[in-house]
Amino acid sequence: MVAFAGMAIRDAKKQQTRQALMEAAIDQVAGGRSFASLSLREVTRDAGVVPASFYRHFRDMDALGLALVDETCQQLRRLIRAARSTSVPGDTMLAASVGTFLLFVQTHRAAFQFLTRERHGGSRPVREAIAREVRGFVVDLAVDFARYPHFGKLPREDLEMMASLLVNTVVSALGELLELAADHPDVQGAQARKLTDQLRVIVLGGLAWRPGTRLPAGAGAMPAG
Amino acid sequence: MVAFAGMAIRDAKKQQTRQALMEAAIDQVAGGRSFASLSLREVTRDAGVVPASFYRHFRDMDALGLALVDETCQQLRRLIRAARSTSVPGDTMLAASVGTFLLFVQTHRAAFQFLTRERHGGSRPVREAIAREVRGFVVDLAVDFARYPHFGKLPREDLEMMASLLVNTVVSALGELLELAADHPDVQGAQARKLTDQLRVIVLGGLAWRPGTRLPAGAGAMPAG
DNA sequence: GCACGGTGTGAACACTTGTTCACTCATCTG
DNA sequence: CAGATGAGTGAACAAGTGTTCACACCGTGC
Repeated sequence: MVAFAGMAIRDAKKQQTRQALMEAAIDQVAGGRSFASLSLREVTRDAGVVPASFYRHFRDMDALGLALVDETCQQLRRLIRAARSTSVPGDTMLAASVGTFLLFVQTHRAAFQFLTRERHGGSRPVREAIAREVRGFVVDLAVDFARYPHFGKLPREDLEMMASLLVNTVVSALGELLELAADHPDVQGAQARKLTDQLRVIVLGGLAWRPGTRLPAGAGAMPAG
Repeated sequence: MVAFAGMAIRDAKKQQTRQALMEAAIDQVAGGRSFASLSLREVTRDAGVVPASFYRHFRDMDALGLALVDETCQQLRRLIRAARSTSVPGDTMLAASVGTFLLFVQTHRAAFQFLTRERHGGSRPVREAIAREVRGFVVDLAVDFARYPHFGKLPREDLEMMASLLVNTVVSALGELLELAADHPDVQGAQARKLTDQLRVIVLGGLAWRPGTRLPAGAGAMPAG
C-alpha cells in the first residue's frame, strides 16, 4: 500500500473506468441532458460497467458532478495560465485571444457544455464550485489589468468590477456559441466578431473610466433596465 | 362549450389547480432543484392533486416547463414595457433603472430563479424559448438606443451588439444576485452598485465607439482571453 | 508462490416513476 | 330539471431507480 512504483496496473485500470464514468456523464450532458436528471444506472450503463461498480469511484452522483467541475476547470486553467504569460497589450492581441479561446472551446466542447449547463442549473455544491472558479479568473484578470498604464491607477475594486464585466461577457458569448450547431463556421465567425467588438467596447469604456465616474447629462443614455 | 359568460366556476377551478401545479414546480426550482429532475408525481403531490389530474392540464412535464417560461417572461415583459415608456437619458435614470429592476427581481424571486436556472440548464425547447425572449429584449433595447444622439448614427448591427452586451451584463448580475441570501441588503446593495458601474462602463465605451473601431496601440489592453 | 486487498460482477431489495383506466360528482347546457 | 361534460379520484401496471450483498477474479506485497 505504501510502495512507490507499485499499484501500476491496478491503479491504471481503476483510473480508466473512473474516466469512463466521467466521460459517460459529460457526454450525456453535452448531448442535451441536465446532469441532475442523469441516473446512476444510466451513467454506469454508458460506461460499460455494472451499477455497483460506481461506488468504487464516487460516493454518489453529486461527487461525480464535483469531480467533473474539477477536471473541466483544470483544463480551462491551463489555457488561461498559458495565455496570461504571453500578454501583450493591443487590439491585435485582443482579437487573437478571442480566436484562440473560441478554438479551445471547440476542441473541448463537451466540457464547456457541462460547465455552462451546470453553472446555474446544477446542484448547490456544483454551482458554488463553478462560481469559485469564475471568481478566481476575475481576480487574476484584475491583477493583469493593473499592469497597464491607465488601469494601474484605478483602485482594485474598479478593476475587479471591469474584470467581472469582461469575464461575464465572454461567458455569455460562450453560452450563445454552444447553442449553435458545431459545424457552422460562418455563424461562429459572426459570433467571434461580435464578442471581439463587445470586448473592445468594454476596454474603451474602461479607458474613459475614472473612480466615481457618472455619465454625461445629455449625451447618450440607457433607456430600459 | 361556445357560451361566453358560461364556464365560470368550472373554468376558474381548473385555472386554480393549473396555477397550483405551476407554483409547485417553480417553488421546487427556486428551492434549488433543477426542473429536469422534478418528477410529475412530485409536482402533483406538492400541488395537492392526484398524478392523473396532471394530464388534464399538461401533456407532459416539458409542456409545464414551456408554460412556466411563458408566464414568467410575460411578467418580465410587463416591467420592461413600463420602463421603456418612461425613458429619459442620463446617469440618474440608469441608476434608478437598476434599482427598480433589482426590486422587481426580489418580488419575483422564484420566477427569475426559474429563468436563470433553465436558461442554459433546461431542455432544448425551454432553452430556445428563453433565448427567444432574451433576443427580443436585445432588439427592443437596440431600437431604444437609436433614439439617442450619438447612437442614432451607428448601424443597427452595432447597436444590437451593444444592447446584447448590456442585457448579458444584467443577466449575469442577476445570476450572481440570486445566489446570495434573500435577506442581506448590504451585499445586495454592493451588487447593485457594481452592476450600475458596469453599465456605466458599457455606455462610456459605446459613446467612444465608431463603426470599425480598433483599440489604441499602447494605451490599455486586455491580457487574458 | 501464496495470501491479501480491492475492482468488477450479478442478483436481490424496496421504492419511485409515468401512464392507463373506470369511476365520482360538481358544473354547465339545453 | 335532466342529461351531458369534464376535472379530480384511487387503484393498478410495467419499468426504472439507488443501494446492498456475497462472490469471482487478478494484480500486489510479503
